[in-house]
Amino acid sequence: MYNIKIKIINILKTILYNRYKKKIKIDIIFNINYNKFGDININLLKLFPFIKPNKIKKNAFILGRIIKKKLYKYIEKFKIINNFLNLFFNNNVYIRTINNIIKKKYKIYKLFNKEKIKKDKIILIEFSSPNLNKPLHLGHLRNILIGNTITNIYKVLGYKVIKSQLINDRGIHISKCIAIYKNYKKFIEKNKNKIKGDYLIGYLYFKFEKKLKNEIKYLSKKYKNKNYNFLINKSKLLKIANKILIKWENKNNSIINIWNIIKELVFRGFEETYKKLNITFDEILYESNTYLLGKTKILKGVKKKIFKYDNDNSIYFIYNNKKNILLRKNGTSLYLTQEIGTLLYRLKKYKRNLLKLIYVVGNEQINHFKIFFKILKSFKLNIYKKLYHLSYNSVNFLNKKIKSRNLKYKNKLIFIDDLIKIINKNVKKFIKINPKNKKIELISLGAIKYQFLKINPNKIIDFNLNKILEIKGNTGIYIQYTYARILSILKKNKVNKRSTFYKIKNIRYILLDNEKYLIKLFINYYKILLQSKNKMDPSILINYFYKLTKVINNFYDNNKIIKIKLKKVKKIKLIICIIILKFLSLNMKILGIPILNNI
RNA sequence: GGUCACGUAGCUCAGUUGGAUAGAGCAACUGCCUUCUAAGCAGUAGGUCACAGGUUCAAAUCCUGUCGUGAUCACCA
Repeated sequence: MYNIKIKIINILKTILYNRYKKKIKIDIIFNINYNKFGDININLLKLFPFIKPNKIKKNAFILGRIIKKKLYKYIEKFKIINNFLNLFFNNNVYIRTINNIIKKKYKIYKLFNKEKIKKDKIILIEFSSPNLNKPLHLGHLRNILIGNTITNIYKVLGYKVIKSQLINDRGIHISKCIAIYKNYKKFIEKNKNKIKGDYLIGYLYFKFEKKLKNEIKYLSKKYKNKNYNFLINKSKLLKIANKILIKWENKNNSIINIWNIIKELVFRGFEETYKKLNITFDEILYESNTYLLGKTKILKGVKKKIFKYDNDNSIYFIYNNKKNILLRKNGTSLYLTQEIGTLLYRLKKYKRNLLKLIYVVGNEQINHFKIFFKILKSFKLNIYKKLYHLSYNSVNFLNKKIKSRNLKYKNKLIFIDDLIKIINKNVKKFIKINPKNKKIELISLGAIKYQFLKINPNKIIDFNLNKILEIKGNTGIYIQYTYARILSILKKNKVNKRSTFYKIKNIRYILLDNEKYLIKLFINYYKILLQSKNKMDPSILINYFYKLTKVINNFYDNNKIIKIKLKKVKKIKLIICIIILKFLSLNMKILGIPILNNI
């Protein structure tokens, strides 16, 4: 079908040149909407900017006749509506498209012209990036789903992608947990097998913050001062945590031992959560392994006069006339140190093969990445041109942004594990199948993923449990249900798989409107994938997918295939069903929505 | 205050990169299961695209300003 578009463009070019002696950039639309405007729309005002408006229609009519005559195999008729020349495809065009898919043995991805990619080039995509001090929450969930979907889109388009998880396993937040560990040692050992490790450590962090809050209150009364920065400087608890951080950086044995215990507990917890979500990674990096690279680079930067020492011995970088601290006055590292170090590590590992490095990180870090890229530019590290910050907006819970530091254990729903549990429980109430059936988990997972992915990453998600539990309309279960319905057509009609591999020949069957529409949507799918990839926005894909699924259901309800007696007609419709299933399964794989053979 | 997002139907969101009559889902109402899965389909109703200017043959879309919401501006990550 796209070939026809190209043919039309060529015809238009020659006509414009021969008749009017003009060279104009030609822009025609492949109409994928279901309306009276046909299949190809040519904007006459853009095509004929040199012709007076009252004479455009006359010229367009001549044009239409030429195109129809030249492409009589493909074009059935043309109509001039408003300022558009609309062309309508012949029935044969659709049959040919179906035949083409049969020829490719229904391998949908073979329909696409894969982008030209050098074999050794890879795309590195970093997502999830959890901290050790908290279980994964709804913010992570959005991050993970966006990262995973973008990865899958790249893969379908033929790219080599490496999914990378960076774990922030060092820093003041861990030191806080270590600081309080001894007090809760018994509690932890007692509950090790009952409670997930990440929850246990999260609890430690929560306790520390609570103590700190009380201390600040006390200090505030003592010094009769409410300035937060002043009070924090006086805090004994924080002093302890800071000392631990220094000891950690100096590889103090007892501290490292506790750190190892904490790490192991949390990692096991994370693994469990990822398993529930059916998410895997190709590479796991630890900040503790890479931060030193950053530290030495920063010291080099001082020599090169990119960074400067402050009066108190801290090191800073100036961006937009503001100081950004890279190393604390006590010499310990910060977020940016780690970022630089991790990049250096990756450059060493992948050398020149990196085509792109995408950081999936929330939009509150926009400034952080701007500074980061600027620093790289100062070092004349051209890699910064290949780095992208895929930012997304927050997930709000009860109208408040979910911030790590504000997490409260009362709001159980904020963590991914709890969400999954609650959804599973509630889905059982809504759905008319045996509560012990394992399908419930797959339906819940699909529902959660769908609701998060369908919203444009730039928009805030107002988390609403009822919306995820929705079983009507634009939901994950609608997709799963549609798949099961179409599959059941094949079962009930006892499809002979071999027969569907033969081309459709000598048939007078005129495809129905919804069948034509479906095929057009299939053909346009590649364009949507590209768009979704380029904008790094899964919602583009999912919304298109929903549109497609609606047409499929329309097709289902208006074609009672089992009643059709003409074998040849039946065959075409069954072939369309197979194509539908291929498209649905490909798309569901990209989005990570589980496929169910029946619901 | 500076910077960056967002503002479209009662609610939640799309809108093919500036084109034709602004589309879906939920909620409301009306039909359709003795025919491949009714978790569905077909239909009705619901809009001053925050507001005001500007560019253009053409603006929800681009530019400027105003208002509203949120994020960020840390020796936190």
